[in-house]
Amino acid sequence: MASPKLYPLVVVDVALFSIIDGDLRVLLVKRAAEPELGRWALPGGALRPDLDASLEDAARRVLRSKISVDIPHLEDIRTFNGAHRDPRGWSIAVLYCALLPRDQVQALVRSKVEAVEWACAADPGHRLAFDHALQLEHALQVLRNKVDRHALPLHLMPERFTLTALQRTCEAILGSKLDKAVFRRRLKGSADLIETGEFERGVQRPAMLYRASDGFDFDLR
Amino acid sequence: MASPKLYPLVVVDVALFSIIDGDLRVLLVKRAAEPELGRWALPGGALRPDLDASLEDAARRVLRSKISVDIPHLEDIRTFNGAHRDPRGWSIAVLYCALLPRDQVQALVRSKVEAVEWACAADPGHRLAFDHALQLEHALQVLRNKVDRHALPLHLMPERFTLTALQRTCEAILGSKLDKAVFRRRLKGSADLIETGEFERGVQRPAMLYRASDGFDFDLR
DNA sequence: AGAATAGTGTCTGTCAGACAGTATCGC
DNA sequence: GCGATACTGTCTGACAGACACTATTCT
Repeated sequence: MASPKLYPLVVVDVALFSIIDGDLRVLLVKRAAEPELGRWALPGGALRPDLDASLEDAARRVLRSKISVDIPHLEDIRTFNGAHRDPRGWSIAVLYCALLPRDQVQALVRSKVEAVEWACAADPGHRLAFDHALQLEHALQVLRNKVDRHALPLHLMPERFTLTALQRTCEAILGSKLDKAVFRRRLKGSADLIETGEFERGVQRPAMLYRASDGFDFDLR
Repeated sequence: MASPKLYPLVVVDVALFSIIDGDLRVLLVKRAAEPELGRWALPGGALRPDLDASLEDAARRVLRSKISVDIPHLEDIRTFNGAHRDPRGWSIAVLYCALLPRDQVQALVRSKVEAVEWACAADPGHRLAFDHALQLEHALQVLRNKVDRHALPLHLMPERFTLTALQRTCEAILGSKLDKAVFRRRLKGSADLIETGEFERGVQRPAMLYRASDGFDFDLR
């Protein structure tokens, strides 16, 4: 199909994160074609200049082919490139990080052919194809850095959520416990969080439900 | 030369920073070819898969063609891409940030043909080609964020330097004054700085000369 | 009443910002 | 000695970490 002597192969790979059972998970697909057939990998695909207006569009298209929901957050992480990272020749992989709300994980896998798995992000438990283990590591580090610096991963939350649920999500990303009082103190000043008037239902003591503010987009300052 | 319907044009652009007259400057070249002939731009060039083992190598090659010194720091910033950012068609520009020691600015411009200029980084004073104004803005922001988070821009300094000189460099990057006592207090703990036994010469009161530690590389933590 | 979880008050150490003070050099 | 610059001491306010405390709802 290509002659990667003059032109590099350009692909987008996506690390799609969500929260399942209180863990940060990442979507993996089992490769159905050579090279690296049968190995687990981040979902990815070649850029189609005739179809995609941008690399971000390409990433969206790749995700749509695996998954049947809209992704609220998609962010450029960095490129992995060189003559040898893909056996097909000179290649550039642009890595994107995407977040899927925890309440939209079920019933979204479109493909009946490909095997798909929500693996633990910190330790996927498979040897990944190409340099995808490295890519995953970088995506996770960017995510952790942002949360460390007090960006709120609201794109992982459902429409309405409690502060405790948000704290659990941050803990799942960071891989460590946070102090409740400290966490809530910081949130006091945040313009990203809006109190809905509503409360939880059917729990010991119902907590206030919050939502993301309208312009929210998970950037830093 | 190319048929950018099937394959995107892949270029590297480099924001090369240095310090001149106490200001943060960036190297611009006047384009000698279409498109955007005659307009000022960041130095850049197309990837040559036959010559370059990686995009970083390509960036080094591009810089070597304009400048006759080795660059101590080169870092991937992000990609700019899409069907319309370059009139030649679908393109991917990978932006690199490079730092040149302030004492190596003179006598390094290789090209006799192209016009070259060290423009003020915060306000280059020209309308730049393509999306280079945006690219420069991003490179500068990454640089500022790093210094804000206490990374030391030692690659901009000569072999030996005083703490005051280092403070001036940080101030030039940030575009604002720093408090001397605060700045030095932070440096106390740093493993990146090594006291040489030596002192300045021929100034009112000679200050201690420092150098970068051996493994230093301008990363964060 | 008691369990469980929501939410708050407070003490302490660390660090940034501000600013004044002391030390040491060239002249 | 004097001017200039290197370098340090100290006060204050903001905030993180730790932990105990109060509040409210379900069973």
